[in-house]
Amino acid sequence: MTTRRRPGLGTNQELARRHNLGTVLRHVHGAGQISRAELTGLMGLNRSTIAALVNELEALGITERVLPVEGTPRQGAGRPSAGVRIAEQGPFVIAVDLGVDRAVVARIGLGGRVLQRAQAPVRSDGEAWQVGAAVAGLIRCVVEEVPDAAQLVGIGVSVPGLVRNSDGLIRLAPNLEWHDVSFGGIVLAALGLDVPVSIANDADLGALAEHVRGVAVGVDDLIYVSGNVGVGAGVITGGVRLEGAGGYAGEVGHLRFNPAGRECHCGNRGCWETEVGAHAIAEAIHCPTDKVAQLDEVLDGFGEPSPALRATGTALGHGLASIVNVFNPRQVVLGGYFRSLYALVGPEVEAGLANRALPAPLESVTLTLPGLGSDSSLLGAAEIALEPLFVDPVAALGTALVGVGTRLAG
Amino acid sequence: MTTRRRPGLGTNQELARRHNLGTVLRHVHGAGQISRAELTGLMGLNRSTIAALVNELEALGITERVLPVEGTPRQGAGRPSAGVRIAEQGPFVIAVDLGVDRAVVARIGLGGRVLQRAQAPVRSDGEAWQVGAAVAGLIRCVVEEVPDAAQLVGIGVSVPGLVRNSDGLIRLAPNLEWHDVSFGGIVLAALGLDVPVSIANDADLGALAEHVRGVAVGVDDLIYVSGNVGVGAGVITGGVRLEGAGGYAGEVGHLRFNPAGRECHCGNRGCWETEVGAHAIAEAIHCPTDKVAQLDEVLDGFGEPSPALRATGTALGHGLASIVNVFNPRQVVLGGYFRSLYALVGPEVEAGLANRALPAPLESVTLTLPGLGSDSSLLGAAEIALEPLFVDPVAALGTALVGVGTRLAG
DNA sequence: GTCCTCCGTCCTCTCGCACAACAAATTCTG
DNA sequence: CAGAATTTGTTGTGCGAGAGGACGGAGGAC
Repeated sequence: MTTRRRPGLGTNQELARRHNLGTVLRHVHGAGQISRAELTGLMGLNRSTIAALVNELEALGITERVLPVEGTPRQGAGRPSAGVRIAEQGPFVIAVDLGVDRAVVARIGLGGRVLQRAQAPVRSDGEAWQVGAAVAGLIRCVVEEVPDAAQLVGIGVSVPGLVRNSDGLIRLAPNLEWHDVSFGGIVLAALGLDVPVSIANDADLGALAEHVRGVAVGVDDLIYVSGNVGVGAGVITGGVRLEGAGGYAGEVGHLRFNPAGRECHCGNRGCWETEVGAHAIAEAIHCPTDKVAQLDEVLDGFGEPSPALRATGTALGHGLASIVNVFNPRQVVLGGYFRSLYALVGPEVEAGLANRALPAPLESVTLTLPGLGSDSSLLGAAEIALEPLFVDPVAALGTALVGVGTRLAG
Repeated sequence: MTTRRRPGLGTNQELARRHNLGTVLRHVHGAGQISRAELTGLMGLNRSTIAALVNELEALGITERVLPVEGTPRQGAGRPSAGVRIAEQGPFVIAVDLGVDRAVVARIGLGGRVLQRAQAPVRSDGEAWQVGAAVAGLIRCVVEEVPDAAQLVGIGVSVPGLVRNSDGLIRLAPNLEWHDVSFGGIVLAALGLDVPVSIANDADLGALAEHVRGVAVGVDDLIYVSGNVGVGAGVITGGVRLEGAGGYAGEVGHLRFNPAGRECHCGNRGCWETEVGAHAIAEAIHCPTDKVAQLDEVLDGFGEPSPALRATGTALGHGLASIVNVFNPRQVVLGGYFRSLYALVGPEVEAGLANRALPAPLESVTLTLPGLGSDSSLLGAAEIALEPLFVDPVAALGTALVGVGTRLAG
């Protein structure tokens, strides 16, 4: 992903340098390992400039040099290029994925490698501070083996709900029954730390992760539609996250679908969510209410799809058609329990989409499953926490925390 | 508006310079006239740097110096700052607004001033080459008084239809009954010229114009919903046009609205357009079919709204709710005949929106009328034609044409 | 009328990137 | 197998762009 600068500003020399340094790091982060020669080609800068930038990253302890021999097998003539990769004790973030029934916490290094992970069930009627304490405990678990030199850049949190982008306040998380919760503050207080916390919607983060390291690498216009009790979407357009004025963009679950339909918890009637939401599907397949949170597993254990389930697939396709018409994505990624649903009634979904979408946007769109499985949102949470590093590596390391392992152990 | 660079690239010194020069010009263009001191503050660059940039623009003949006396009345102490404004014989573009029943062509200077304009009726069953010839004739009209030194930067065209952004091909214009028309080539051939032609959807351009010089100046997340026989929307998010993979984003007219509703020309049933499109409204107010293209005027002559019209207003509000949920804009601008409709049944529209939108996105959104009246799309066409000038003024002037007046007169 | 504030201009300095030359490492070719 | 060809890393130099300070000018505040 790319970030956008505030428009109208001039480009300073210092700014250009920061941008170049961050962009080099972004490439290393995205590719895992990359040669200087490739960086030269990708960024359009001179060899010597790339060398200077890489050297600076090395001096900062972020990356390390790889001998040419270790790299990929040679192609073509010429001296092999030295590789750049994330340092062994490089910076890391903590990613938190708050699900409807469990919380997953992982320590994720720059470069996207999951270094440690832990998870625990979360009661859906839990108070925010209880969940925060549980998450803090999981965080303590995953920082046990942190090397002394490694720095914590920040914490990223994925939440199934509406998150205000200006301050990360969770305005509404229906499944957790939260209203206006400042979850970042709660977790930091429980940890006794002060690091940057970034919070965003789970579908938005799913889209981000699939764009950076999933099935949509190189695709600049994609939508991640997530079935997660509620239905939401994360949108990336032109390679940038679509946030909207407050950060609430992508609430496709409450698109009007059938005004004669069922009542929705939002107060309206016939929202798309009332047809393809978890409760609707559970009803269609006679799944007990207490297993709605594990709907994906229930669906995975399904054999031949029932007519009701086929109808749900068609409804999913019809709703996707509206989304495709409105956003004109190149790729639609079906996350959450839509993965399992698509495996069962894929043809119905495709047909529903093809029947209702306009020809022009339809011809360039493809429907796919996530490349990161159920970790999309978790990895997306890591991405937003890492983001400051790509905007200004030096500044981000300045606010980063060293020795987190010992600090949290005490 | 701002443009986005291809991500992943490095920032060159030359690139930074071009960007700064273009940004200065963008500010002058946006403000009409601006002082060097203001530029210094806005762009965050040094006085001497701004001076160098302004001098370069003057040397290029794009801007001219304004004595401090002529400027705005002084505020505060200190030496007054010299102003910068677009030169009298500065660059200009030709903007074309293809409507459903008429074509408007204007010569528009950098800075957004309409210098000359002309219009002619267009038969809705006209072949593309006929319309192209008519437009070429109008263009000849508006370049009659062009000063010799002034340069034509390009031609911008607003089309009520789906336009492919990669090459400007008009994929589909329902009201003109066009399929896959290369209108840019047709007009250039009729003129015997070779200048850059930019083509885009009318609602997209309406949004752009309202963002740059209309009611949404300073608003970075807005939607321009245009009623223009068909219903479409232009979206600006984060200050950037939302285009989608092919450029077709914003087709809100075919959002599913009422699956039990009327058949739509797109082949589906109950699209939003079948409830708030021109034909639906015409039917509701018993307006004859041949006056549908002038629906805005018909509505303007209306007194007390009928119940059917009130219901249409509610349907408009309900559809806007879906749009607000999905895009989370700060402002929704109602263009085309929705202007007239809103004047009649504004309360119904507002109520429909408030009843169906989610609280979070609803609280920050406002419904407004266009600040540019019916010229939104025309001025937006001028903006996309001017865009290259803000990306790289020197290069854009390099491809610009001098002496267009005499060349087209002969 | 004097002081203060702010602005434009000029000059110098610094910094970042490009470029060229050379050395090194590898493949290709005869 | 040896030399040519190719590509890359390294180093030093040059250029260009923005920053910063000194100076003078233009107006407001007292």
